[in-house]
Amino acid sequence: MPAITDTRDRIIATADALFYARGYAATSFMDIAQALGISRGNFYYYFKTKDEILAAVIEFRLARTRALLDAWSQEEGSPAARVGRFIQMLIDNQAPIMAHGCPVGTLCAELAKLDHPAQPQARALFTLFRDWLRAQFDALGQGARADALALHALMRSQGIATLATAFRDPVLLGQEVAALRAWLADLSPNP
Amino acid sequence: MPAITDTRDRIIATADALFYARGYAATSFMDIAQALGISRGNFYYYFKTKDEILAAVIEFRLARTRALLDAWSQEEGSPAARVGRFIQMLIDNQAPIMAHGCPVGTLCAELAKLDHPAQPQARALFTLFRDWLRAQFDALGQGARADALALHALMRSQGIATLATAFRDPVLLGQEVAALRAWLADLSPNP
DNA sequence: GTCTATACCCAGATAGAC
DNA sequence: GTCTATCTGGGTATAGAC
Repeated sequence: MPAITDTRDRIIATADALFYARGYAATSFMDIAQALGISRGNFYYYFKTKDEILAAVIEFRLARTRALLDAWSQEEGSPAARVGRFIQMLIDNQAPIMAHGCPVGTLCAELAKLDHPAQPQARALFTLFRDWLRAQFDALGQGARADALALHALMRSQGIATLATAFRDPVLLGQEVAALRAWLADLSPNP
Repeated sequence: MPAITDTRDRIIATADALFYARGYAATSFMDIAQALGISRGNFYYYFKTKDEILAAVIEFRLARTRALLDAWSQEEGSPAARVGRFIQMLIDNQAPIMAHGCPVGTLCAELAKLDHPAQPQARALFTLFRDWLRAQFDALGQGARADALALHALMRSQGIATLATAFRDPVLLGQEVAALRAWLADLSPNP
């Protein structure tokens, strides 16, 4: 288990941002090296192949997502408010979403087309959200339906992100976020 | 205006299939040439650059989509049945969707990340569906809401395709298609 | 119209000096 | 640890024979 150096972390953070903005295949070592100010040859000291960088970036995103979901769980008192935070993410990140889509959905789509072996790891990002959402719907008393509702919320977040990217339209995004909030409110009436 | 030769059509059809299955950037001239049984150099006679092939493929898809929507309009007697045909498309194409996603959504997402000049042309594919769906909801008496409902149906088709690809789960797909049909039925009660 | 040959570039990856 | 130099392969694109 090699020590985590500062340079290694910076490579991962830079690759994370570039993989999101430009895609995995379209991002070259030179792009990462230039953005970082180090030489191309250097990061073969930290990663033997490009796939290893991808694996590290997905691990990084998994850890960040777990921390995000934990924070939402702590900061929001009710399950409905927690799902609300999930929905709010579409508003908070609307500029990057309109420019580059959802980081999870677009990565899974790209890896599917590349028939890439890291597909299960990327899918695990979705599973984190799915399980967390299912726990919220379960707490809302939805029992057996909880997983289907979690997938439904996840599905709509993906549809919204895809259309928002294609049409570059914040009105469309806001409209569909409102509809998603209405769907949530219908599920958990607030008397 | 050059004549449309048989070879040109075959290049477009092959590129169309490969761009869908593997993505635009990941598909090389050699891939297309090999799948087609012609030499690499040959199709520079028909297309000067790779971007020209992409433009021709999008034109091809636009024409095919118009023909598809016209057929649905003729074959189905009611607006609700026509929207039903749109939804049914997710079932009919579930195998390719689980493998490669929606051809329109994934192309728009890829071109967005590449910051590619053909983005408006790709978006026009979505607009064909959007306008056709809006006409159906208009005929259903939804008036001012027709466009928002069209976008909602489009949004859900995209979310379903993205999650079906990520999870490779036909059950999930069937579940969400049923929910989409229920949404449509609630809009247009059939007494 | 179709082919082969090739120019040219940039990618991922390696070797070895410092 | 970081660098420069370099190898090798594949990509787009061109030239020119047939």
